[in-house]
Amino acid sequence: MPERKPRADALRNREAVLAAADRLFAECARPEDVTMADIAAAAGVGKGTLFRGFTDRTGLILALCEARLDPLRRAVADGPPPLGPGTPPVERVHALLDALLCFKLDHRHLSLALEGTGSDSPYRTDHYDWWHRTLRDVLAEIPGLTGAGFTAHALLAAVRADLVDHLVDREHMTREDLRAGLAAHVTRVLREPDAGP
Amino acid sequence: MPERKPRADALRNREAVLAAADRLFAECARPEDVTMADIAAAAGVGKGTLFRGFTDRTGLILALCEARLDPLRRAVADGPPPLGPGTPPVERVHALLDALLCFKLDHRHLSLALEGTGSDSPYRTDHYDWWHRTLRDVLAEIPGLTGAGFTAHALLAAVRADLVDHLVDREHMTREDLRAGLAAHVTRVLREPDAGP
DNA sequence: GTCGATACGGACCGCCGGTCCGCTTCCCGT
DNA sequence: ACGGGAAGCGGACCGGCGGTCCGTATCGAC
Repeated sequence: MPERKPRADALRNREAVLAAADRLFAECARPEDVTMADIAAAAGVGKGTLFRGFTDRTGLILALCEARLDPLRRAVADGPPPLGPGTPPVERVHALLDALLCFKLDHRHLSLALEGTGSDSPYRTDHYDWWHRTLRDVLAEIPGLTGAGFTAHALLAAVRADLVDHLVDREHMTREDLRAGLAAHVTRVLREPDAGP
Repeated sequence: MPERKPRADALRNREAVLAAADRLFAECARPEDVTMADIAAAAGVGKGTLFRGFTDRTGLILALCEARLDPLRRAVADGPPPLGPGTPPVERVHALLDALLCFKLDHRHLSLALEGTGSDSPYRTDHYDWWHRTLRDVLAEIPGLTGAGFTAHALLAAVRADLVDHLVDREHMTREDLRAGLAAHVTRVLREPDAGP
């Protein structure tokens, strides 16, 4: 009763679809002009198979992101410093946001597709929830910093995919420009208030 | 030849459409299930009139936002302090972001529709450009603050409509919670570094 | 090899943004 | 006051998309 193992061809198809979707999103400028039919064709399967395996368009994109993001999540959850637990909180916040920014740079098309699903708010995903909780908990360990919940949202907003995309494409910022800018921003946010002596 | 004045009925219809769209967006939870046909019907005009007057869906939403936002923009461009010019920069940054947040709270449905047009990035609008330039220029006047451009983006990201919507709807934050949280965040970002004595 | 369960695939559907063109309404010159 | 041409109107129409459905092909346990 726990679960029935899926058929071999179903598994093969699932992988083919994910690979095809990844490729197509990477090739096209705008995620929304990759249609479901395109993905099915590129994967060599029928449209029915897509929807059987992933429910709907959002589900497919979600599954794809989840798959690509998994290594990073693991590294954060129980990897070595500076990403993993056991790192001093200020340093870890820097590491988390830098890693997230780099992920969005390396998978711009994917992140853009995820956040731009249109119908669903990007805030109503497990994915966002996980990052928010993680970041909030680390922020809460920093003495003197109040409002960890809101601060976590505000910091995560600074690395949203469409903003990153805009900065790279329109304002021609390089990867290092962005990382430096974000690091400076994070530093300002976390800076300790001048306490009395 | 500069421009021919539009016909009276065209003007009437334009207003009717804007009013109808505003109402419909306010009523429906999700902006994307207000269709163009709905708006046309509610305004008592044909679909053709919609597209003749506003080019496409994005254009209609843009025009609507522009109209509602105009008073605030004027107040910022040449109104009295604390929004208008001549205000000390740190105070003005606070005022700008607070005003923008309040606008998004008061016109959630509209802002949501604007940013969630789906196809077009919210960053590729005159509207965003104007806010970014304005905020950046004020930030640039603050001594010791580097990277005004990026900081402006990061601060604006903290008041994005879908985030605000999420905080209100899902995390049940009140208007004052939000304003206080944002104010604290802005304070942290603008806080002067510990300079020598 | 057999047979039930599982998955496949593409024709099909409803809906939506956007176009088109015959008809109506306005408004300016006389 | 009025006539004519330009500006505007509206809704039938189109192409394409996400999503469904079910007859058929495939898998794999025995």
